Amino acid sequence: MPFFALVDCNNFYVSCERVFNPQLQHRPVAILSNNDGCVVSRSEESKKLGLPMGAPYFKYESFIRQNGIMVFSSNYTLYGDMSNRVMETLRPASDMMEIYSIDEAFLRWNDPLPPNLFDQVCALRRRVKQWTGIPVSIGLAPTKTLAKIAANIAKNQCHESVFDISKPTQQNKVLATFKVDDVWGVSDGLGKRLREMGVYSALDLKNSDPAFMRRHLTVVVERIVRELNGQSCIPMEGIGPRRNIMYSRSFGRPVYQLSELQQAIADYTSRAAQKMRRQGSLAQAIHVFIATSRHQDGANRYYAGLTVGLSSATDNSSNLLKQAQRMINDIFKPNRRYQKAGITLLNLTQNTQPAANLFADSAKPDQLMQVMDQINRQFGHDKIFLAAQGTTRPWQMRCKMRSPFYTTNWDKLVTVKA
DNA sequence: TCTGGGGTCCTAGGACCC
DNA sequence: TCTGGGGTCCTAGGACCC
Repeated sequence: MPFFALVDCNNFYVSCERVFNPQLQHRPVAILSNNDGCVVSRSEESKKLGLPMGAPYFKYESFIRQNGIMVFSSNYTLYGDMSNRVMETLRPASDMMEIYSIDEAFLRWNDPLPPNLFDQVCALRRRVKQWTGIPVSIGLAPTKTLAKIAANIAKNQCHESVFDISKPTQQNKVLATFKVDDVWGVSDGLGKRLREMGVYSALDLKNSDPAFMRRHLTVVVERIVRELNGQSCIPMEGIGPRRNIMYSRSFGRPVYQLSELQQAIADYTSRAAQKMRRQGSLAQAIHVFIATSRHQDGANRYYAGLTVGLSSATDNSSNLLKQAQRMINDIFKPNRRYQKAGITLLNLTQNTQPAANLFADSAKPDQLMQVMDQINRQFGHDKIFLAAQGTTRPWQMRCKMRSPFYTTNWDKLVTVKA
């Protein structure tokens, strides 16, 4: 029987900021989403003060000031880099690792399990803290769903921050007090339906009939029931290339003009294409959307999206960009207060053509893209870009309170005074 | 004035085929 | 009275995750 761990970074974005700014220790801290929209990460102190997850910043600005909460814009460059450090520290510890999100990873051990696994995992937790500065909680269990629950207990109720839920005697006691809505894969709608069926706790769900759940709900719920019973049904996912790549952003201020939307879409398309080339894929279809604010009243609200298949798969920014521009022209309606736009590159396939040598005599058609990517890798993000992306970008999102790029820019290295 | 962004998976329903 | 039926493939949309 395999065995799983879920490693979860505690208040990840806040923890990243604290590594480079020790003054933030033991003080209430909060991190805002893109565009300084809402709260997406809170320190324990902020949680105790009653700052909710997802709180819109403009509504809580005075609350945040009154309570002395230190607030930052998201710095995804920093968080991404710190995430890599944590993951590379975890990687050697097990037989297989799945990076589940920027701040979570599943580890899996095959039979025969290493002796003293619990102690090894405790040591791993200390190592991550020492090498990266990031505190983590770890849940241990025979299935991924149980490991998620165990990590939750580890974070909230257990001072060592490592919890093993595989002992049958205490397992039911724990599951009985664990709300069904907090089980991995159960959210709003499903939780409500389960409660209507008399299923309130994780233990109730564990004791329900999987076939019945499949008949009356879905195969997803059946799997959860089996997982709660210790039968592993959710496999480790490979780290294969993405099947879709999306880039979408809210604007820093409302946008009315087609020309500005075109510029934004050109920018987003070029960034998505760059990401796609990095994983060596080609797009077969492209989806574009523009939207007004979700919170705008009915008559003024507008959402339009369009998906178009490409005649041949491509990773060339200018080809994709031409197509995206045509699509924007088709869905644009004047006199609307646009707040957001986005693009998704769909049905990605692997590019089997070998990467062209930059110094080869014969020029390949996509050489331009490779040269651009190379220059940006070597000399810094955005050193070279397509004219259509614009130079002023007045629609660009806000991030007024962002911390420095401590780990990815030589100029922002922390200096230590003796 | 101001309420995030990026994914995957499942299902239902239509088109099409024999 | 009777007006097949089952299979596959594709797509859009919804649910759910962090």
